[in-house]
Amino acid sequence: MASTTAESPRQRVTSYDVARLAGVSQSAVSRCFKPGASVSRKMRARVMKAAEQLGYQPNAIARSLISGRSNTAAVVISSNTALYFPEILVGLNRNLAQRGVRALLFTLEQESDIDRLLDQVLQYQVDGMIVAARLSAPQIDAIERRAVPFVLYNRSFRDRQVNAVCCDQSEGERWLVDALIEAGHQRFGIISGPGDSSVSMERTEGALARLRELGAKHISVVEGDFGYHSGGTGLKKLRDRIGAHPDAVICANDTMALGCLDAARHEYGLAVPEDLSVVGFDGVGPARWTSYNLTTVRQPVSRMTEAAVSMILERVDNPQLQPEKRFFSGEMIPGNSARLAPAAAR
Amino acid sequence: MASTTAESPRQRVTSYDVARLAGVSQSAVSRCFKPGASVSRKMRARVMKAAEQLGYQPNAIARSLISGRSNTAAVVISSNTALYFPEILVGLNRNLAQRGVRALLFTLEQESDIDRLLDQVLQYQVDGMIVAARLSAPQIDAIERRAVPFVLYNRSFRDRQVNAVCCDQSEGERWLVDALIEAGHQRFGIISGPGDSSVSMERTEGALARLRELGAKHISVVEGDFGYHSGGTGLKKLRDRIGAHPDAVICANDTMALGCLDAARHEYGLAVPEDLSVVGFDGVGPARWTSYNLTTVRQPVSRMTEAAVSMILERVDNPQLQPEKRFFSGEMIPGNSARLAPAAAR
DNA sequence: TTGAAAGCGATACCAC
DNA sequence: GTGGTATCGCTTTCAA
Repeated sequence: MASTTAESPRQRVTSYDVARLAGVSQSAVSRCFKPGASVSRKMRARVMKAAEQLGYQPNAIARSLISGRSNTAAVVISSNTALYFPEILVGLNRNLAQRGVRALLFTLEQESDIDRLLDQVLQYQVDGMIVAARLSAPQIDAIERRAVPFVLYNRSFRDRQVNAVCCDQSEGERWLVDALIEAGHQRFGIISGPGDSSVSMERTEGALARLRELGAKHISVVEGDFGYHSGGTGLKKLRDRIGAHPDAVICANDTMALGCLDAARHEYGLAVPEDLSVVGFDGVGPARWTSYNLTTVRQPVSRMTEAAVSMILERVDNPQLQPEKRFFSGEMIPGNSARLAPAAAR
Repeated sequence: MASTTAESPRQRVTSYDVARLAGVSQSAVSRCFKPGASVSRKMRARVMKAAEQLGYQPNAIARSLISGRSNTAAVVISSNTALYFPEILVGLNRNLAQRGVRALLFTLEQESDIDRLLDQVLQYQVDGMIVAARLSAPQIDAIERRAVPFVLYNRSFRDRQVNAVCCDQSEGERWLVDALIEAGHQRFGIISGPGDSSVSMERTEGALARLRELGAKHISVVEGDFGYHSGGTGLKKLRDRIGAHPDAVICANDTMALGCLDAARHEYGLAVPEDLSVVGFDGVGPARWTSYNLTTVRQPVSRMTEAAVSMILERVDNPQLQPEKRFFSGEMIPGNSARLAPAAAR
């Protein structure tokens, strides 16, 4: 194993090494590795041969320093989201990679942890950031001052022009509520997500607003944490509060809805959807599994991640572009975890 | 919105700007941002004030170039793993972040896609790499030549000294097989993962070896893709091949096991575990959900990710360290998706 | 088309 | 403790 050190007396192979071996200037080597440069066939061949021989790869760090572009983008996302809906992270990274940009990953234990992170993100000179966490106005100011393009994923900012890609949460909740009301449900329970999650807030508020609009009288809201277990404990809290089980439970995400559904069936012996309707939001994989077949609204993740990446990269090339907000409608998926009026299956 | 450009005539604030404003040398500014440097209180105060005023943050790219450390590590992982077992990615990133290192994310559509990626990874001058994909011997050579510390996650390399953190797949499969045999199962089905996954191979081989060792006569193996649906189609293939349903199905991961379980119950009307036993591997979240309660072997993810990160960072500081392989035992989780002899519940 | 030389923005080493 | 200066490895004018 000592051979590895013996084999390579020089740790890093630079363009100077290649130039020396090929008998050309260092600038020539640089040009050979630049896509649209003007180099003679002969020169290119010699350089490439030398490079191969030495195992030369251009140093991306040095390139970034001079060119002012790092070809990296920060992806800031809560651990919860990464765990319960990994499709987003995978989708963002896939789209970035396809366009030659690497993702620098920042996960947050709490959505509010972003305060400490922002400085770090900017130190790394990322070309752009995709942020799936709640930013405050001063934080947005800070980013804009540094002139780093950013796009918010699934959160927007009222009274402020920022780039954002969102699933229309209110619309989705409206569909769900409409369908539930139409089917005659009366006592509603809502299990929200953690208090510092804006996605949870939008969904919960959206559902509440529509319920009130349609004249629902009995509504209880309890707080969950987006995790499976909090679906079950949420249902318990609702039963305790109401003194009976609600007719329908609206959960701020699918994972909680599945926990709620399991608790209803296996813990309380309720028939779903006959005794109790359960709906979620997201369209995660398990929601479609045969044991659940959850009624939910699916986020169009691949279109949304594609949009987020496009928006960010457009703005790297052209910082003058106006901020843009893109809203995507979800897709109502009428599973059989909720009693719905036939017409509601849109 | 035009105000943002007007506010910041100079895009980047450098240490020279801070030095000028504070009336000190540029080196002084640099020192103030270096943890253990010797700076007078007075100087530090002045510099920090100026830095704050200008919104200065040291440029990590420039720092990396001179210091030879980028404070980034590459995490190479298949999309499948990221989707079906996000705990690994989240765990790795959490541990890296705690120690001041950022993860540069590389996801692979196919485990074998790594060929094209390796050069890219190295260009970014990562301090180390954590690789959850199968590497070939020449690829390992290439990395070692570049003197970048790396650690394999859940794969090892026979006949070769490399750093690796592994869950002992064979041991886990042995536990499962022992328990199934002891409970009297006779006809076995195995649903493997994709052909290019080494994790799948180790698990499948491990189970097969033990089954043969214990004299099992009837064993069929079909290939899946680690996804939920391939659990169901795998079961179908097994039934077709055997002409009846097997007594027990051993799946190369939990997600397929859950698909298999659902198909058995809801598609074929089989009682699980009375008619059919199903076991998986990993210990993903849904395996513990009430609807499933899967018999499986849990990977100790948090210990493993912690180990992987420690190993890599130790070797960044001290490249001379000998390669090390760390095997972690899984934890047998006797759910009720399989009939097991009472004693087998270890 | 090619080569020489000037940076990019830090750190590190050296005198003082 | 502080300031000057070389340096990291590349891209990018600018002449030739």
